[in-house]
Amino acid sequence: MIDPRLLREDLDGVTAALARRGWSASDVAELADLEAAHRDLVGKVDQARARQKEASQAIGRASAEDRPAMIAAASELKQEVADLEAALAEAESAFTEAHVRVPNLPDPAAPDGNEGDGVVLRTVGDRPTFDFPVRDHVDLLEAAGALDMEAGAKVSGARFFYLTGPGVMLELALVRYALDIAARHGHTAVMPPVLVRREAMFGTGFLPTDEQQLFRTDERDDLYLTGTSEVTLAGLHMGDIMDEVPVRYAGYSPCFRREAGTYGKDTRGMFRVHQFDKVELFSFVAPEDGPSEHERLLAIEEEVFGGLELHYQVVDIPIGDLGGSAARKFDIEAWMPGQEAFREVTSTSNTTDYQARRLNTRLRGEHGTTPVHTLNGTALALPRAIIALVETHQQADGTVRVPAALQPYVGSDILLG
RNA sequence: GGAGGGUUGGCCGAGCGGACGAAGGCAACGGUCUUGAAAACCGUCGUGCGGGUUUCCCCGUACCGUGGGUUCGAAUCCCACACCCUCCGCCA
Repeated sequence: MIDPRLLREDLDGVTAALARRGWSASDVAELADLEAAHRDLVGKVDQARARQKEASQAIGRASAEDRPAMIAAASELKQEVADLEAALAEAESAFTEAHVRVPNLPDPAAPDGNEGDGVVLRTVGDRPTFDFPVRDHVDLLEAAGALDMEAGAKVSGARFFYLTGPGVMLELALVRYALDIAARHGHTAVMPPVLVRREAMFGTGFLPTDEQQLFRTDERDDLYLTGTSEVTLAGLHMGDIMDEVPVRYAGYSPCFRREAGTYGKDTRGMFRVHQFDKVELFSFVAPEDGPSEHERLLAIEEEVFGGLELHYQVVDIPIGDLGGSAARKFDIEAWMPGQEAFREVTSTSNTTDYQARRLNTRLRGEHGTTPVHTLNGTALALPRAIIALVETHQQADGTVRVPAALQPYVGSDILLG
């Protein structure tokens, strides 16, 4: 949620910021009106309660003879408070309903535009060349008994896969590689639950707006499957007042995504799937440290992918392509020889105080508390990292060269041999 | 799945329907004492919202797991739900 105070103290600023997200001035004005109406009633209710409280406390001090008349008088105040409270509840839910759907205010530095308008900040490494026919990850991995797409479809449906034999060992090696780098940078490893309650999804901004993207259990339990451990890592400090920041985590968990609305898109292999494993970075920081922490997370991601000796570019994501919680986002897109294209392998967002307000996670300061700032970033999304890795380092005989940084984890300099 | 016991401030813990935002203890912070430290003693010591002075604070209101209810008045009574603990059953 955005700071509601901004609606009265800097309405023009909010209007301008949300205009970059495609919001009209009248939408924002309507929101400001709901906020003002709510605030007005809060004052009235407080005053009515003060009168009622005084009256009932006087009864407590009064003698038995005086009480009946005083109670009769106080009964009228009771009704007055009840009426105002009913009006307040209505105004509050009207405002809240609108408020929770407002996306975060974009960072002034974030580029305008929509998907495809990202600004390439830098390109690292050289595009790999091959003097033999290039195979994509499905061919390479299935030939080596590392991947079984067909079994995934048979047992679970489209966009599910089995990792087998050397595929499993490669994944576990990569996970440990990424967790070690994250740990070196002060991120505590976490294996979180993947089923969460509604509040955690709401707090991280996935609800109410992304309902159609989430798997959910039936009404017996009514839990949501997390699409990223960002949800559970953020939830770790739900409702807390933190004394110390930064606090940093690296979550390792399966991720579940319905991929609604992507029919026919990226259908081959394990590029876009319903379930995959991911190592996710998450930071709680002081407001003024948000931008530098964002750079820090990006640097960790680059260390991970640089160590894998991949060709990649860093993209400053345009506002039209930001999630609702993000003020700014950087993606790393790795070159995938099988597709002859740069494709997204990581994404790091600065969500400023947006999630913290929803989660009610604050930082204790000298002058009271302030919402903390939260940031997240992909250390390693396993399927996509594996795709880029095996396609980039494939050799004529179908084996894959293992980059030096990964060799201690794999225990060999050749894979899928 | 069955039976019982719990949920109070950073932590422990008391709390009679009326003067309770809540005893007491611990921790923390400031001070006195001390060469220094400890001990002792004194003081401070929750958060949200609104308003006022405008940053030293002051006023109002709300919050004792969550949501409802009863009442002039609820931490205290009633109902529902969530979570935790113990025992039994089942189980990786």
